[in-house]
Amino acid sequence: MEIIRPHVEQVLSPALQQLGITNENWKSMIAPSREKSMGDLSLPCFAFAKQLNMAPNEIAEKLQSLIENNDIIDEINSTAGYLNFKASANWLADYVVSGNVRIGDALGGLPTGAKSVLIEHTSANPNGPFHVGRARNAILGDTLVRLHRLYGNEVRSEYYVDDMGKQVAVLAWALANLKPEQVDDILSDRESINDMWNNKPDHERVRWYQAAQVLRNDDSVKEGIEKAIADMVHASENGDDEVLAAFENAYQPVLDGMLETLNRLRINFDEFTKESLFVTNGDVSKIMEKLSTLEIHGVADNGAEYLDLGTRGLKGKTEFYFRRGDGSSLYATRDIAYHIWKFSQCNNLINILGEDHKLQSKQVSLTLNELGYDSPEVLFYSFIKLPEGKMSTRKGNVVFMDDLLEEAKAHAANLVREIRTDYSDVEITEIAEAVGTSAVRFNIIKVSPDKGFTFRWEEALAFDSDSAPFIMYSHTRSRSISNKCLALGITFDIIDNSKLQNENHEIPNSMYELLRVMVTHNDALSKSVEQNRPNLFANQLLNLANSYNGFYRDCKVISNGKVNEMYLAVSEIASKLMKSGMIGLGISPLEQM
RNA sequence: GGACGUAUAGUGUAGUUGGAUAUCACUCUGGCCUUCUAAGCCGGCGACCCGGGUUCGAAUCCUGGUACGUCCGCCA
Repeated sequence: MEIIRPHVEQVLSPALQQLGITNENWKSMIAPSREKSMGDLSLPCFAFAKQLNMAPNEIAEKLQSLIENNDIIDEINSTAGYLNFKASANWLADYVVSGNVRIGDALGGLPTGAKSVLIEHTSANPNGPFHVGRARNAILGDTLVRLHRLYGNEVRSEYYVDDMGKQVAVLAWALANLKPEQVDDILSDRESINDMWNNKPDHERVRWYQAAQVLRNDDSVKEGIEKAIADMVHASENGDDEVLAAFENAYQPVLDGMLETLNRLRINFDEFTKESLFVTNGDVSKIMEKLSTLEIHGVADNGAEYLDLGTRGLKGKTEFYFRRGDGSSLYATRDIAYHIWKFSQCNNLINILGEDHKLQSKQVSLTLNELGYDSPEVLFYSFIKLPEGKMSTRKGNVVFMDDLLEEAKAHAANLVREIRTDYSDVEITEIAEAVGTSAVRFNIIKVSPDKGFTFRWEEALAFDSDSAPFIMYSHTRSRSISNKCLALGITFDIIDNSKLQNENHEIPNSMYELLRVMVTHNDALSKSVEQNRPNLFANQLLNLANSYNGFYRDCKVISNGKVNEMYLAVSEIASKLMKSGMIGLGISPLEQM
């Protein structure tokens, strides 16, 4: 509870001086109380023991006796060597109803003049539909975009389109050379496409890609295909307009299909940047020339060039190749050009990458440093696997995001139909879509990114206490109260705040607990944003919803047809916090469910 | 073989960067709907991978194991 820190320091400072503690290291020792029942902030007194030649609990007791309670901190206790400070419930209530808790705006509408950041995420090869593994990137990335906006940062989200690599070349080759019957024939032993996605281009065209991959492993034809593909890749790297246009015609519909899926998850981009841009505009060759002049530069027998990053902290294989023997660039080289361009747009860069990119990212980062640039911040995530093992498009054991979203929606619809018999089909569909997509997002966000997890249908479709619907449900309760009060002619806006303040209210314990969560809301947000860990804020929102439920149980806003204005004020502000927080996580705040 | 990451109740997870009786949820179990949506609330059971070290104090830091994941292409 950072808001009371200055007040704690103020009363603590003279007391510590009296004991003979003069330097101010103690300020950094004040931390949120681990035992929430004991206090909001605590000072562990163990470190003073030696200097003062006293037992920690004696020191805590002594300090306690030297400090008087005040209006803000109305409880100071000492136990087990800790000095605990508790904020006054009345002060917290005043603080909250006076509108001091920053609500924030996850849509970025509140200009705060804070940092501006460019977040690159997803950037998946446009060769097939999203499966839930690939989607972890998009969901983490978009959530980070939203949270930064909620926090007040100016954010630009980018998708880096890989429009010139081998994967796109394979797709383009297949579309130009294979007839539908051939593709069906080659893939005859596979599960056929889900009828629902028959006309969705990412699902359609990925079959051409898969068929080509099969042929590339077929000894009787592979030589000619490899040659044709290599020629296309080579031409694209030399900026051949015709080939690049053919590539674009091949992948753009696929990309559109993929974006349709993301759009359903409320994931959007401000800008798409094509990899080929940095080849055709000459940036890549300029960078390669510059890298050639560096001290750590080296040349292989066939003329390929690399940097030896061993002296820059890279372990294992230290050569980082940036130019092939034939003079062309590599993916990483182009990525360096892209990063330099990104730095020209924005000072703070964040990348969302799978853990398989760790080495590559390190190489790019060290090379950027070599050229005088900063390193981007990177959020790495582990892969999602299936109970049967790794997800692999090749083996056919994938769960497509499109299928997951349909299942989630259907599951939600069944649930709504069961418990809300008075809802219309239109309402049910709307609610089911919101609940399904929100639940899918939240299940991925709530887990720490560096933890690999196993996708299980029953977990993905569990809509109880640890899920988005739980949060959404608390929010609809608050909306329902609001609407009932409106019907009685009382709204939050017309309540006279000054009437609520400076009074000694009866504050039930569950309301006090809710207030405590509310005033730490922005502590959690700032930590989540500064450390690029969306799961921390997901947890905060669960706590907020949970404590709102306790408040809802004990504090009847409307009782015998009369509105308790204090309760209404707290409920409304909590409601706004839940709503903005949900938008920050990409969860749909509903009015009813 | 080397580099990096992960390891917490039966299951899934949190842990504010070294502090108190380790969080939450599922499962199991006992209770709560004639007043604001029971997708909810209240109670019970149950865990820090193994060994050493640093420290007043270690789930957290160091070190050695073990298990799992990822990488170690002039691929992307």
